[in-house]
Amino acid sequence: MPRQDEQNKQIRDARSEQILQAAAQVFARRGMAAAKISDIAKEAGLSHGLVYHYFKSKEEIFTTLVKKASENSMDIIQQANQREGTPLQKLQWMTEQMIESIGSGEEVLLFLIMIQASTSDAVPEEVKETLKMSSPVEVTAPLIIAGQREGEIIQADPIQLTVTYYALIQGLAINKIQWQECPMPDPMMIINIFRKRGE
Amino acid sequence: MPRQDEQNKQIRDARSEQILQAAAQVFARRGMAAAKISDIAKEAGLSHGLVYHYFKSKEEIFTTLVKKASENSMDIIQQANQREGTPLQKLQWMTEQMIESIGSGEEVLLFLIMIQASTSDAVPEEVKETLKMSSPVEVTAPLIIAGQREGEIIQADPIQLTVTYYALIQGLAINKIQWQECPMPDPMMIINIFRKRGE
DNA sequence: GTCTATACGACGATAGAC
DNA sequence: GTCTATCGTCGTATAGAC
Repeated sequence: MPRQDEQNKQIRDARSEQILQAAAQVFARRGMAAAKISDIAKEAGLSHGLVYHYFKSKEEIFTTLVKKASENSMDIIQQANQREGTPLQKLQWMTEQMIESIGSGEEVLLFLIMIQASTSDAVPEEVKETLKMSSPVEVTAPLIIAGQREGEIIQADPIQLTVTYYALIQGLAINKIQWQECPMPDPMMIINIFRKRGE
Repeated sequence: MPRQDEQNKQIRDARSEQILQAAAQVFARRGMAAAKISDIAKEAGLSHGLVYHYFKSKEEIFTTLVKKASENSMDIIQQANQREGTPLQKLQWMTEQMIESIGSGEEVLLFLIMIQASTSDAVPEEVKETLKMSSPVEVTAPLIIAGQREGEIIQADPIQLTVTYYALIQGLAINKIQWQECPMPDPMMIINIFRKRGE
């Protein structure tokens, strides 16, 4: 490959990433429907025509981001599963990672976009399918059940526990985007939802 | 007032309410920006022209709903404050009300709209002001502090505790809209975030 | 009070110049 | 590879008929 082409590829990759980052900002703040291509272009500091040079449509940008976000959070869950320790310890580690990721504000955008994708009818069906395929609840519930068997997690419907857990995580992410400096809870406090009392 | 006018007023009020209910459905599912007047009209079973006979604009409908929602949730908090019992008992009663309201699916729509209103840049500034005026966090934090003084609530930043509490409530509401049959947690489980352990 | 028809503006997407 | 100019569509809001 001639040197010219290599340079072009680098430019292409850089621009692509630049657009995705800008899009994450805009989508997170305004939602899929209200986000305008011109907003994204302005945020990225380039013309709106160029956006279409790199992505087929607004939908394609959104879809790309959702996939990325989904992979990210699945990664954390998988890693938690493979760690040493009791189920509760794995959950604790996972919670620390998520709180850290939300608190730092780095990946909270992707988090928010996932929530939008799963809650708004305004997003395309294909995207929703992507999310159903890899549902955090399904992957995390077994961990809860294991913890219950070992007696370190309270006896309650495991699905209910998992849903509650993610509701809290999602709620925190939503809060964070709106109130940048809002205090994040100690991960231990969250884990206390699960832990048996008085033992 | 002639009888004719009275009847007309009744019709007007009924239609107005009908439109607001339909709008709540559509806004909750699609968000302020993505919601189309034609969607609302269809949901309410009348022409889109008639919607404009009753409301000046889409924004006015949204604003009306947000105010209504804000008053609703403030009501619950105020009522909780005026009840007999310890701060923790008040919190527990409040939590029961909220879980009940979310679980029954009746007022969850208004709840969701409040969340959208506070998190999306797509909503008008006036609406956001309304919400800042009557922030649940500000009203609830004193209750938490009182509970800490009485020693029934764990020692941690009260703002942080309050934020976490509402994050969970909001997260549950969001979940509910997307997954109608999702199991709601026992209010006691939520209160356990606050309660001191081993006492 | 309710409807249909239409004006008008905004935005997604494309074409073509540089 | 990047930009500006433009098209076509869709949705808000209005006007006017019934």
